[in-house]
Order: sequence, then C-alpha cells, then structure tokens
Amino acid sequence: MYKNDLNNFFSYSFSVDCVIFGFKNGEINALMIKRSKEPFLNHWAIPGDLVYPNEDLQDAATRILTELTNISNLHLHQAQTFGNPNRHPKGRVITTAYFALIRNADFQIEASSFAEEVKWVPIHEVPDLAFDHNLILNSTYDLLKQKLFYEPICFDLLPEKFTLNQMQQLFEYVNESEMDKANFRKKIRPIPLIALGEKQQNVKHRPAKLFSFDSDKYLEIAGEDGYQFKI
Amino acid sequence: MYKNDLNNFFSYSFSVDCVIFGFKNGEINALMIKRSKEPFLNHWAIPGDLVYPNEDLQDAATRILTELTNISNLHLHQAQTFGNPNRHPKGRVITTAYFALIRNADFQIEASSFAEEVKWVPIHEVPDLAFDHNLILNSTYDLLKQKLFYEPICFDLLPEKFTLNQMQQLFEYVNESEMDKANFRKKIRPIPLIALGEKQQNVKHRPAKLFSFDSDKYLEIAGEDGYQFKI
DNA sequence: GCAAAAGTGTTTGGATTACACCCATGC
DNA sequence: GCATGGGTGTAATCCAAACACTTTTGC
Repeated sequence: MYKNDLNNFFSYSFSVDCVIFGFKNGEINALMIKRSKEPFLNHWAIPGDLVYPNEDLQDAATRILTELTNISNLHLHQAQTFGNPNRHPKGRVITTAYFALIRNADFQIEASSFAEEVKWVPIHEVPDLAFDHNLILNSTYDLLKQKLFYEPICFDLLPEKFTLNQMQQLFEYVNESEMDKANFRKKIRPIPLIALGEKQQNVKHRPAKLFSFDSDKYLEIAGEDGYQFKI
Repeated sequence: MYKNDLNNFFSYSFSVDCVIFGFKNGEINALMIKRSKEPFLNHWAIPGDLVYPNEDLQDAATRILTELTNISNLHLHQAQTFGNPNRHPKGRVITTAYFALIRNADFQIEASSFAEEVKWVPIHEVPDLAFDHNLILNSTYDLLKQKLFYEPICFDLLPEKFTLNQMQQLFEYVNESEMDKANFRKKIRPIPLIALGEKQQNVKHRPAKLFSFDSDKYLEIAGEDGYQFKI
C-alpha cells in the first residue's frame, strides 16, 4: 500500500486554521488577525498555526482558540482540508480548517502574544486575506450554514439567554430570507428549550421572554425513534 | 501567526485514503486491499498512499483510484482528516479520507502492482482493518449516507440504465427502512430522469422501464429559485 | 391461470403557509 | 393614545403516508 517508505520521504508541514464565528449586530462575523510576520506581513488572515509533533489536530485548534480568546470548552467542528501544493509560498503546508462558535461576539479580544491586531469582520464584508484564506473561510461558512439547520449549534452562537426572535433572526440571516414569526415558533416546538420566566430589559416595547437551550433534555431525546433536530 | 518557522520545524508525512463504494447484491460494498508490507502486513485496509511533493490531495486520491480500478473521471468527495499522533506506528502520518462511487461493483478488480489482493466487502461485514481504518471507513460511510439524500450521487452508484426499483432499493438500504413504491416515485418526480423506452431483460416478471439521470437538465435547474435535490 | 413484480390512483391526516388579531411596554 | 415589537390562533393549502388496484411478463 504505502509505496514510499516513511523514512526517506520528504517533509511537509501541517497546520490547522481556526475560523471563529460570532453573531453580532444581527450578522455572522468571523474573527480575523493581522499577521505580524512574513509571508503576508500585515495581511488579514484566519488564525492558525503549525501542529506540534505529538499534538492531535483538534488539540492544535483548541490551543489556537484558547490563546486567542481565553475561552476554553468550545465545541470545534472539523471542516475541509486544503492541500494545494502552492497554497503557501514558503513550502508545502497542508492545512485543516476547524470552526468554533462563540457567544457574545461583542466582547473585546485583546491583542495577545499571538496576534497584534484582532477584529471581527461581518462574513459578507471580508477583505482579501492571506494565502487561500478566503477560500477556506467561504467553504467553512458554507458548512456552518448547513450544520445550523441539522444540529443544535445555533445555541453556541446565541446568548445563553436568548429571545425567540433573536433565534429567528439568526436563521433569517443565514438563510437569506424572512420567516413568519408564528410559523417559526411552531417549527421549533420540538426543540427542548427552557422558558426562564425572565424578560428582556431596557427595550422600548413589550419585553420578550428569555429562553435557554435544554441540552440535557436534548441528549435524552436525541437518540429516540425519529427525533432529528431540524429547522 | 505561524509561531514556528517552517524551515526548522520537524517533518510529518501526509497521506490520502480512498474509500471506494459500490452497490452490489443490494448492499453497499467498500473496496479493500490486503497490505503487502509492514506495518500491518497481510491486514485488510482501505487503499491509500503518501502524497507526492507537488501533488494536490485530490490528485493523489485520483492516482490511487486509477491505479487500482483503471477507471478515471470519477467524482471524488473529500471526507474527514485524521491526525491522531499515534495512528501510524512508524511515525506521524496525517491522512485525509476521500470517497469515490463506482457503478457495476460486480466487475472484477485484478490484483495489480498496487495490491496483491483486492476484494469487495459489504459495509456491514467489514473485518478489523489496519491502522484506524475502521474509524475512517465508518465516518466516511456516514458522510456518504448524508450526501446521498442531498446530492444526485446515487446515480454514480447505480448502473447507467437503472430501474426505479433499483434506485429505491439503494435508498432503503442506506436508510435502513422500507419505502412505499408509489410514494417513492412521487418523491423523485422533481429529479430529471430520462425514460429510455427500454426495458429490463430476462426477468421472470413484468420487465421494468429503464431510466438514466439527466445530468444536463439537472445542471440547468440546479441553480433555479428553490430547487434542491432531495430524497 | 398463476405468481411476481411493475406501475398508478385515491383517500386521509399531519404539517406548513398565510394572515389576522391581541398584548405589553415606553414615550 | 400611539408606536413597536411580542405572542398566538385559525383557515387554507400542500405534502406524505397508507393502501388499493390494474398491468405485464414468464411459466
């Protein structure tokens, strides 16, 4: 099977790139960093790094995520792997994209050792990025859009306590279409939510009820006969 | 961003593994090869190979596929990437899985320079495989099952000229449930098929009409308003 | 004629859609 | 009271499931 012996084969490098999505001002945003070294010095890019010798891919993505955001325990989703021989000007670097979702995309991410400058960019206003990062970002966003409709990951993007309208707006955004309020609520009835009994504050209209996702209940029913999360 | 300079970083190896699915005797089968070298000498495995220095990942998968089956022009689908540091006993090898679908899984694949022994194995009867290949095969089969319902790839698995019942049997197999004949036919009505005017031969009952997939028509309507291939 | 599978129509019930209406809050 | 968005019910419509029935072939 392996025609080439491992020992006298040439060397590659391997990296992971970690697309971090947030929902901010009614739009999906991605976290971008400004590169502080060549190649592509001062270009915007998706955060990424080479994988360490004994590090699993997902661990490498977690490391990048934690260093950048100081948040751990986030769910990571593997996306596509990009291996065009010319994608990196300095040599052969194959990269696997991961994505993570974070709540409260409003929080300020400080410049760290990791990156001088960091910013949120609405997914439809992304500038030209380093390497093939536009390609990576777009294909990863496509995957996110698909998964939002079949896995309960919208709750990783929404605030811990959210209104049904916030949830609807998220789906209207990714679906690029408006939905009927009453029908949306009927559609999500099978999804286990906890009505918190609390209400929105400081709004100049009738305050909406706050909900949170009932993940325990979800895990309980997820395996059952025909249950399938679906928007 | 890249903390480690490419030049003084250690070396990995990178491979692709190519799961080849066929539909044979009413079952999904995967093509397995018997390894002719260490490690895992004489174990069954998914065909795969290291990626050449200037080779794109998909090209590597195509190369494996062509050498093994003598068929080119097959559609390849990227699946997951596996990078556990201990997945290969001889060193760090990260691998990306691809899958391809072939018609007429009945044709005999000869032993080649590539592999001494080759066989089709029904997906539910796969033995213990080399490396983490059971994991790779299972996750790739899961992906196949998903894609069959949302992309017109069942036609890469069915004969060029197929009966509607053959198509239904494929979906019953992957869905692990029986479907109503009349309802199945109603469900696939939006899918562009060409009624060939020909009939099954040598069956001892009423012969079924033969169809083929109208890929031109499909490409035409695929972009239209709300059209979405769906079973 | 009989067995076996092809092929099609009808009825029914549940889900989706469109739309209308009422409610709670700030100003 | 009015503007704004929250929240819910109903009727019409579409879709999918269940099922029955007819057709065509080989023996």
